[in-house]
Amino acid sequence: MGARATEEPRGYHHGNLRRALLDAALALFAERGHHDFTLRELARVAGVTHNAPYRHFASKADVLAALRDEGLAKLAEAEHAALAAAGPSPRERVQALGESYVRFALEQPTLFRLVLSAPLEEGEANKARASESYRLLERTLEEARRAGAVRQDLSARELALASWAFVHGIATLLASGRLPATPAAVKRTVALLSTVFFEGAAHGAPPRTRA
Amino acid sequence: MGARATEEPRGYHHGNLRRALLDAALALFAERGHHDFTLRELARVAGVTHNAPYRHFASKADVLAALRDEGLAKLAEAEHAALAAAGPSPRERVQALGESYVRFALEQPTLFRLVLSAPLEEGEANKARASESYRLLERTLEEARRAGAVRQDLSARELALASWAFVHGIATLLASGRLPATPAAVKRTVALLSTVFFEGAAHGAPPRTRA
DNA sequence: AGCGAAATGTGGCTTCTGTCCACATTGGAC
DNA sequence: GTCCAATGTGGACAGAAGCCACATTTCGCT
Repeated sequence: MGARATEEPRGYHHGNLRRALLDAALALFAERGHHDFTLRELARVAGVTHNAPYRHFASKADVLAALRDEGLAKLAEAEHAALAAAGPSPRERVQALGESYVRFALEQPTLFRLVLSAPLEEGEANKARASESYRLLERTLEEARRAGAVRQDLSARELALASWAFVHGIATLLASGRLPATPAAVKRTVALLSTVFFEGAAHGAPPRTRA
Repeated sequence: MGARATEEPRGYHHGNLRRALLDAALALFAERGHHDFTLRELARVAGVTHNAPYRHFASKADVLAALRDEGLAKLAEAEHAALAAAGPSPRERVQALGESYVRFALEQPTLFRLVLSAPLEEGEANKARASESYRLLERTLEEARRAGAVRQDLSARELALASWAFVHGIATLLASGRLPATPAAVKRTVALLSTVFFEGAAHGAPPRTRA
């Protein structure tokens, strides 16, 4: 991955400072548990002066925004990958989406909090990406509904909302350390919630041919 | 010397500065959407010098911690009140708990985020209070389970966890502006999720009609 | 009462941060 | 090769956190 940019022999120009700064921020996120880094610290880690970052970001808030966008993109990517790897069963596909969401929250708790627990700004691109991730969920539930895997008296939109709340709830609780996050515990928790959700989501569905 | 809040000024420098500072912080929370206030600002609002707060709080983080504790206490209080006002039906009681949680998130979104979306520190009292609130939920679901209102193949602990995730999910999404928060929309969303959860939680419970 | 001690508030530092400025260096377009 | 926009540098300023010594007010104790 990224080279350790602590004290590299480099010329006047840093190869890709923007990338280095974002990486440094992510590294700090992982190291500490929160995202109140300092711009000057990022610059120090990247080996540039406290002012160089301003050639790539308008302000500190702008760095945060870039990180949010990046996180959102990573999440969407992970979701797509999960769907691609999932089998054809509608339930399995919905579950794959939820699991990738939770996994994201567990692997990068601070980033997850930054991206999805912070209040929405006027973030246009941000909102768009979030909508994209959400639309993926809605589409998947639409498929599940068409396949008769879930109750028909609720719209795909409603089911998507319900599942989102459910998954987001677990993810948030896990990412903030309010639920035990050992692999075994996580697996158990996810399985449990999945059971409850699908029972609730399936009940009322007219008996259908395909599963 | 009661623990009652917002006393009248007693006639010396500043009656109850600690209280005034916390109130100022809460007011700032409500005014802006975030909780990155400045200690000096609180002091200014309270009409004291930038250093007076240090007679009541060890640091800025300490103020945050106090606010978290306060928020947790308020939440627990609201939950108790909701339970007291709820009828005897187990389902109604569980629902009352969930609604009070969501209402808290909606009425004080910033405080809610501060209290329940932030990573847990070494907050001992904090954790204790959180556990208390959680224990209330667990106890209520225990009652529901004993009354046969929910499926028996899941423990009360499991059901509590599932419902917590569910409710926390909606609350977080609402508090961060990711779901429409108009009263009507909220009512609909809560009803929807409640339906899904209880269907899922009730399945396997005492016999009932099947379509 | 009164008087000393503990609380509480003040003003003045020091260090650090975000952001603005003018200037230096560089790589690439011509 | 020359010139320019992109990028990095160094300095400056306001504002904030937190420490210190000092000034007040209130209270405990006799």
